[in-house]
Amino acid sequence: MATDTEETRFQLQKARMLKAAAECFNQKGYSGTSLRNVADVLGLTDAALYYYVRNKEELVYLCYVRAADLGREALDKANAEGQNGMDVMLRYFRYHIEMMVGDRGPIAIMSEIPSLDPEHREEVLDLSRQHSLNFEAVLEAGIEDGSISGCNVRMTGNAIMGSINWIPKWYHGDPAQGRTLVAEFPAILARGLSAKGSIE
Amino acid sequence: MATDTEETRFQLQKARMLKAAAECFNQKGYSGTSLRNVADVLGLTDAALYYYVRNKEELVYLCYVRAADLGREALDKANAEGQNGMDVMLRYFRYHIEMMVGDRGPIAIMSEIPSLDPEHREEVLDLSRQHSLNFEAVLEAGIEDGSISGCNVRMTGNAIMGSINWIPKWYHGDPAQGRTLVAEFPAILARGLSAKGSIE
DNA sequence: AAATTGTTTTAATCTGAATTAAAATATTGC
DNA sequence: GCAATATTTTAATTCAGATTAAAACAATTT
Repeated sequence: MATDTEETRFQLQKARMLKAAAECFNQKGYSGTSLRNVADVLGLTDAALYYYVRNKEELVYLCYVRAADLGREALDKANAEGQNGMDVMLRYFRYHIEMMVGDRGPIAIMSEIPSLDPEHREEVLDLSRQHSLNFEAVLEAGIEDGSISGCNVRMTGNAIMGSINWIPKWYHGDPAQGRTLVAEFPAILARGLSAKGSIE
Repeated sequence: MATDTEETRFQLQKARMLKAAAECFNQKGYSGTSLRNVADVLGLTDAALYYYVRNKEELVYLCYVRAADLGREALDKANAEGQNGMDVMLRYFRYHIEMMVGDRGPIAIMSEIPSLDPEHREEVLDLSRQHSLNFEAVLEAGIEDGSISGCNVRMTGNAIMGSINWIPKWYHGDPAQGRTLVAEFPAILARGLSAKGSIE
């Protein structure tokens, strides 16, 4: 029966699988990643993955849900802790990037949303849209409270989310680069959005 | 024999095919796009595509080379016409985005570079790296000539290229959005990089 | 208008990775 | 240690979409 430890075991393995899959998809591309590849990372056989997931589509879907969850988690934490719009924004950048670089990463790039089953596709798109809206709300709040200078929040949000979402394309785990990323990227993204208007 | 008109006809069809393929790949994803899909857009049969291309891998490869070419073209034009670093940068943004939005677009997102054959993969990666380096050079020149404020050019370049490369993810041909994109995105990307330090 | 070359289709084949079923092994509860 | 359940493997099977070969059709040349 499903006792606590068994559930934990199952869920731990499943979580490991999703991390391995995200890593494979980011590094080898979607079509370049076979279930065999993912299984190899885990020291399993491809068939074993079907114990955790109905099919490859569901594996991708779960990777994307996980990516959305981690992004939301970062934004929620920032919202809970931040003092004003700019502060929330900077914290969100840091938390999200720290996740990508840290041991909870990598986070899957959502390249293949269109290949998902219709229901899954809609759900992931909704999560994605909602995250964008939530981020835009931070921008608006910052403009409102005077910490962020006026801007087209939709376009600014698109620009910033693009920068963040593209990170896994060029960051592949190099620790030194990871430190630079965490240290400098948030300020780069926020640059020009300070209400003060000064650069330094 | 290959007369002028025949070469033109062949090359025109091939160019149409690459545009159609880029559109399909961006909208349906790589694995979600069959050669049949691309052929349908052109009013052809899937088998007909093999007259223009050796296989699907080569089709993707050519889409990516085309994407790199259009990016390079935009940057070259900006370099030729711009008065200083900031001016070149802004022109590059405008030219590149105009291409994505205009009738030469869409430009394929390079999501599946890892799935390419080794030689093709290396070539596309080189083109991509070179474009990044060329853009970083513009940033450096701008810092040098005093039009762009000091920054980590590598990270700033990564951030900006990410924003640009992500555009096809959310822009799908809506004309009104396209106008906003061309009108506002360049300034958003450049925001905070002006050496003056003022926002307005 | 015949012949040559260029382009597309029809109709198969091929292929490799996804998927499945059943058996084997490991783990846990008693 | 034994029974029950959880997990993984082995060994097929399946299947969609890529690919190919030959024939049909179109355009162009002379």
